Amino acid sequence: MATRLALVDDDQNILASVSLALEAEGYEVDTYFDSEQALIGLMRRPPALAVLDIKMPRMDGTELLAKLRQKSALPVIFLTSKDDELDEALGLGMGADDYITKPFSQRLLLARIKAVLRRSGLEITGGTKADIISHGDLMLDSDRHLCSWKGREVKLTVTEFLLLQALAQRPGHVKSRDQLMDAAYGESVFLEDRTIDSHIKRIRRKFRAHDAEFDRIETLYGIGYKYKGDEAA
Amino acid sequence: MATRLALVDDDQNILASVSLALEAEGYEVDTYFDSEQALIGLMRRPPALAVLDIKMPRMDGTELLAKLRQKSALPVIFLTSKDDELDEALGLGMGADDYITKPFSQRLLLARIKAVLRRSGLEITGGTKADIISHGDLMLDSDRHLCSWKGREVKLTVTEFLLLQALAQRPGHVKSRDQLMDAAYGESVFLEDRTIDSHIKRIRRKFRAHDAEFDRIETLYGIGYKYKGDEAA
DNA sequence: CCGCGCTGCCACAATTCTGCCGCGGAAAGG
DNA sequence: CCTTTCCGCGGCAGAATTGTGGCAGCGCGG
Repeated sequence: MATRLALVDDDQNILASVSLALEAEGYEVDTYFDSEQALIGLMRRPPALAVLDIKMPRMDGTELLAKLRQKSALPVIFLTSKDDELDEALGLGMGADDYITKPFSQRLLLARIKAVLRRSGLEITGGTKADIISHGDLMLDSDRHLCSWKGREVKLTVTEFLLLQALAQRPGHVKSRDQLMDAAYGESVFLEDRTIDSHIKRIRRKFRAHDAEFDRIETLYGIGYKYKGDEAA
Repeated sequence: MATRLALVDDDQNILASVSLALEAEGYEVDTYFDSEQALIGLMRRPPALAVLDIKMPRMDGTELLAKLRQKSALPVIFLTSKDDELDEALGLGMGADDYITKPFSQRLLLARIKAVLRRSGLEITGGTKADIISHGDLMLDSDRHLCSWKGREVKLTVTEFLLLQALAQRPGHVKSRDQLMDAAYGESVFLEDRTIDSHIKRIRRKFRAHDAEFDRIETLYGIGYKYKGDEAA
């Protein structure tokens, strides 16, 4: 499995050329040219490392990093304009793992990426919480995006997977729709509460297709949802 | 129990449209178009969260925040013009909880508001009351909204849960119907006294369904109710 | 350009919750 | 024992909340 990187820059040219170069090196690359989109994407599909441009409209790289750091320890490399020394200190102070000043050679970027990956000890795994949840009949492997019920695979979409993961993380614990929203999309997204219901509907349906008796996702009227584990009190 | 927000901006249009949107979401909204008025209003009628425009005549948002911070830890979200990057760092450095650059989508504002409220709410809940009431056979876990009697789960509705919680908080102590009402609904709600009786009826019924002998909720004629703990009192 | 899977959201039906009433029965108070 | 209050309980209709089928927009790959 190829290591997946993320590239965030508002300049489409850079995005294209760099991602091409990285792909040539055997990496998978997710590209984002909008930092808000990036924030969502990075949460939902955490790569092994992210390369962020510091200067971006709407939300700049430092802010993006700050929001990211609230939930994840994702390794980050900053891209800075060389005339802006301020950025460097700022970036590193905020928890970036390295930075490169524009213009940069792709060779240099590659070297830094490999170095950071090596340092963070991650080769294949991307996510920060590559846990495998396994409660009785349910198994969730967030690393491989695999979900199974009683041994049979249940194909879930990304959103469904994240929601179920959030629920199954703590069997017996109630999660409000807001909390589930956070878990699946990140804090900066606002959706109708009822959208969560829709996803729950789809998750239930998929499980019931394999097991008509499936009833582990319980609704708490006026509160939210919870995943019922096996009789574990 | 509508959450009350405050909105401070010198632009009446923004004030109107945003407050409308927020009210549609079920929030109560206090609006101020003058920061000095706002300061007074925010002190006298503190909302759950305030949204402040940074650029305002007379007293700008940062100054308002500074004065506010002398007396209160009110959560604050700043509105900044996007061409003014300085504001951002400034606002956050001063203790704003988040900020949004104009122009902003109401959806984003909503997301941020909910996120900030959630964060500040968690601190209160997590810090002050780690509520798990456990007296002999009864167990109440408000975090998980879980209630059990002699090990078996008893499903309660939100109202029932709150009432039982209020009663079980101090076994042996009498609670008047008014006190119970406050505990379950907040102080500004008035209902028929007999409504409490109805809920007590339902709670008793649910417990008796599991244990016909259940008699821990005692009626004090003319006074109210009390929860009897184990005779170990 | 077309089809397909994923998503968010809406509308409507189904379910659950809740505040209150009214009918006895029970608990003071004489 | 009688009167007055207060309470338990069964019900109910309206309010709230949730389940579900559908539909339209979007991104992706032919």
